[in-house]
Amino acid sequence: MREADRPLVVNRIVQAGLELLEEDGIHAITQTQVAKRCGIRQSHLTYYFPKATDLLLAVFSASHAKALPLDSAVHDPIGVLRAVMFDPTRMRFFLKIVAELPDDPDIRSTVADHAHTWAHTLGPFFGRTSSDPDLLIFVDMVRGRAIRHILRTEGQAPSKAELLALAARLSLRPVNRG
Amino acid sequence: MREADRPLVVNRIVQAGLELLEEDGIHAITQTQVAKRCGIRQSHLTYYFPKATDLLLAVFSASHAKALPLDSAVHDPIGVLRAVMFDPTRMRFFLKIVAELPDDPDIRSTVADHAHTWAHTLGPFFGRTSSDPDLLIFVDMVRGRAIRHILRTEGQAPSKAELLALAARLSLRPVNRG
DNA sequence: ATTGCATTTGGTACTTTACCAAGTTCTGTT
DNA sequence: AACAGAACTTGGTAAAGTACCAAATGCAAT
Repeated sequence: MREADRPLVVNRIVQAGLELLEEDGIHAITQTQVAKRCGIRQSHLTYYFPKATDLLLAVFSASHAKALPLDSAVHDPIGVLRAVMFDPTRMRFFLKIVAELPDDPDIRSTVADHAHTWAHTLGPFFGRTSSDPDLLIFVDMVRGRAIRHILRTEGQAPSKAELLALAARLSLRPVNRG
Repeated sequence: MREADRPLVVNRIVQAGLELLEEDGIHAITQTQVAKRCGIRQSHLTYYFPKATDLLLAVFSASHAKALPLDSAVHDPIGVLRAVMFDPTRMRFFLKIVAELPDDPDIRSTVADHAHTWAHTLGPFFGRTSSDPDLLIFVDMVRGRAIRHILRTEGQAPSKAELLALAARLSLRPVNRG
């Protein structure tokens, strides 16, 4: 179902989920609370999102899309990567979804595709093709680093310069784009 | 409370949690099911583990300890790392805990310490001090890679050789120990 | 014996999810 | 317009789970 074809109520549902996510965190994204916020019945929510995970996934997708405005991602991919990966709420959300992911391969590849989006965004920046495995390793590295960040919130998130230094460890260096 | 000082019930509780984890996965670790398995009341469980996360954390700790029998970890740290990180059940468990971690700094540092355990295990193997930041980066990298593994279960987990190759990207090379 | 503490029970209020059966609204067709 | 069928919406419910609380029990030191 393309976004444009979706019933309005689905958009309202996802929007409510986004708001709850930003205001109260992951735990607020429940059928009960989302339904209350957009004025429909909880049972109606399971009509569009039969499993609780389906709703989570939809909100996650929307959140991801919102965080990746294409122009800024192209202009400053490291900045966007940093903003998305080291936002604890967003990262926790991602981890929760990965942790609870049902075995359905469709659902899994939906999330996996989001991961590959990074390779497409970073490829041109580092002068690599988006299938370059080093890009995936770099993303792995940053994700792992972000988890460490969640565990030790006292410290600052790595700066863009530090992230570039990490990339350099894998011989990934920004190319001059003019 | 040291493990030795713990009431026997607590050991039984954690043990039941471990069994459920291995048999039915993360979702089985609930007060209700654990209580049923070790023949106590659910309300009694909240006496020892006031929050549901506390129980999760205890089972996670036990599971981690069980997976790191010291001798084999020293003898073959990469093998142990591989076994622990690329076991989907275990990794999901870890991610779930990180995702749901309450803000209590004590609890967070408990989990963070488990991460640092890896640095201590890997340090001698790579001829580095356990505070060497490269070790942490390597662990980050492997963790990130493991997440990717969860998302694409078709593929095999990286072999030990591949993990060593990853380490080499960070100039981490095993030292000869004789 | 009694006091104080840890343990254990039983009960309850609340939240969340996944159903279902029954309505209602919308749509295209005749 | 009238109809049939699909899409949508409601209300209700059963099951599982969490976090409380008040009361009972056991146990140890005074």
